[in-house]
Amino acid sequence: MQRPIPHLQNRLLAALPPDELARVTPQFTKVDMDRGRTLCEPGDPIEHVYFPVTGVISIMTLMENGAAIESAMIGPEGAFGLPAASAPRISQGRAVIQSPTRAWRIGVGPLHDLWLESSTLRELADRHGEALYAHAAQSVACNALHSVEARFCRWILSCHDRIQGDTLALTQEFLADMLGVQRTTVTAVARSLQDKGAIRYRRGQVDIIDRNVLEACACECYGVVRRTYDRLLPSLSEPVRSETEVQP
Amino acid sequence: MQRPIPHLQNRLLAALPPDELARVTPQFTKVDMDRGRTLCEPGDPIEHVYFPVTGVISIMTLMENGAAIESAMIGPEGAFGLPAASAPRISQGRAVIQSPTRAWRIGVGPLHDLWLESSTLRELADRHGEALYAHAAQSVACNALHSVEARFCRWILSCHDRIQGDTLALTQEFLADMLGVQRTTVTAVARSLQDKGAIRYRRGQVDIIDRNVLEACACECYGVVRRTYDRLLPSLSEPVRSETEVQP
DNA sequence: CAGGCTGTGTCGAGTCCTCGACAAACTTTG
DNA sequence: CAAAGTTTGTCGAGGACTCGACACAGCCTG
Repeated sequence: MQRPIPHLQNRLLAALPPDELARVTPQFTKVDMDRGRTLCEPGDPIEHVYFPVTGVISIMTLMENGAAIESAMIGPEGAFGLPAASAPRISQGRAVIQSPTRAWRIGVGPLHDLWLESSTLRELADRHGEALYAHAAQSVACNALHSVEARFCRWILSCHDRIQGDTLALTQEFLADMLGVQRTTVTAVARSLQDKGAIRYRRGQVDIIDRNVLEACACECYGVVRRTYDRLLPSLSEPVRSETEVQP
Repeated sequence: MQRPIPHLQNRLLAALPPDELARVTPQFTKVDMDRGRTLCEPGDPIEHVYFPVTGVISIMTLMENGAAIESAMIGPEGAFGLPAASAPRISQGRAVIQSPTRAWRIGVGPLHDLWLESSTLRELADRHGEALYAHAAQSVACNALHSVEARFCRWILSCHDRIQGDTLALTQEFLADMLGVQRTTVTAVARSLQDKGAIRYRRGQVDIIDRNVLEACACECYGVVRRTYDRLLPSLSEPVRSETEVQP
């Protein structure tokens, strides 16, 4: 599987008709956000929608005992908070910047105005929700059935698809949280993958050396989710297609 | 936590304005479906939407190796296939009747007509999607972090909420699939819970004896998901409330 | 450059669950 | 009623991951 060309646009925004996009452009603010920044805690009302152009926002599910685990990943293919465009919404999980992120931000109010007028936006929001759901459903199965090594690779690949460059700045501790496992397990897996030549890592940093090896070690979930996104969401400079057109 | 009063209505349909409901009532067919029946395979276009009044439809995520695991559960609080009301959709997973189900069925065509006219239906579909997503996100974490016993209890309770009576007709083999674990593990857990007085089981049947014990052994995920449904979806004979009104 | 902090390496005991195999109990069918 | 099929019980070896503890290495700061 080939890595998509690095994008400097957001795939959803790029799919809007130019005149509709132009109308809300003044309402957008370009924001750069550092790793670790929290956009939203569970229960917070969603006030802004973020359309990343590079980077990754992780949605974490929190447990009573303080454990956290990633349930969704949002990058340039999507947006955070989009369901709030149609009606006020409360965030289910915690949204944190996982990889330094540059994004277009807009208040839910102005976006709602566009939502009322733009059937394209409504359709995109719909499809985006569907893709996120499919991602979560796959993760449900993945977490129950697949090894930590396979999930580690899947995660690294998903992340790689959404950023520029081949370096992820993150600690093993952080990764352990994302995957919902012990840090010592991550250490063991990371070493094994380094020995295989898939990655190289040092303090707080992971370099992707060989995607092929990673894909071989990852579970099918990576590809399944990736194809679902491609099916439901427009690529850059590609029109939105009806679901029924793309059947085999 | 108290079990909801057994319903003989579907919570979504009950929330529609009577005149809108009346308009599509002729398009509905009442169907009774036996356990094990498959409504949809992954990749199938969704042609009908089902609004259960009793029973449970399970959405299974399938893996390449044939393993299957439940990623969502749909009962009288929701509907299967609702996203297809707005635009043609392909089923992501396999939908099977998990507990004998009586439901109202409608073609996606007629439902789409109502969807165009009814802002209530659009709002309900939106909220239902949100609730399903929250359910899946919680399950992602649950499957990674919680013991089989806790998940077993959570599953039984969720199921109990959606049916009439205190008896679930299912084999341990089936349950093992739902939870994504080995059958022998289910046997061990079932015995342990029977010893605790929570359930009693015989061949192909589980009786719920003491919900309190089950709730004590279940993880927090049961309550979290249940409260999310209650927040997002109308109870019977209760109007749809805005998200912002219900904040603590 | 010393000290403190954060991140990584390692170890070992222990637990939970897998995986295969087979026996025993129940149900259905001819 | 006997035979066949399905469901549950049991066992044991083995693997994956947890959990706590501690040493060590790299990095930042004063």
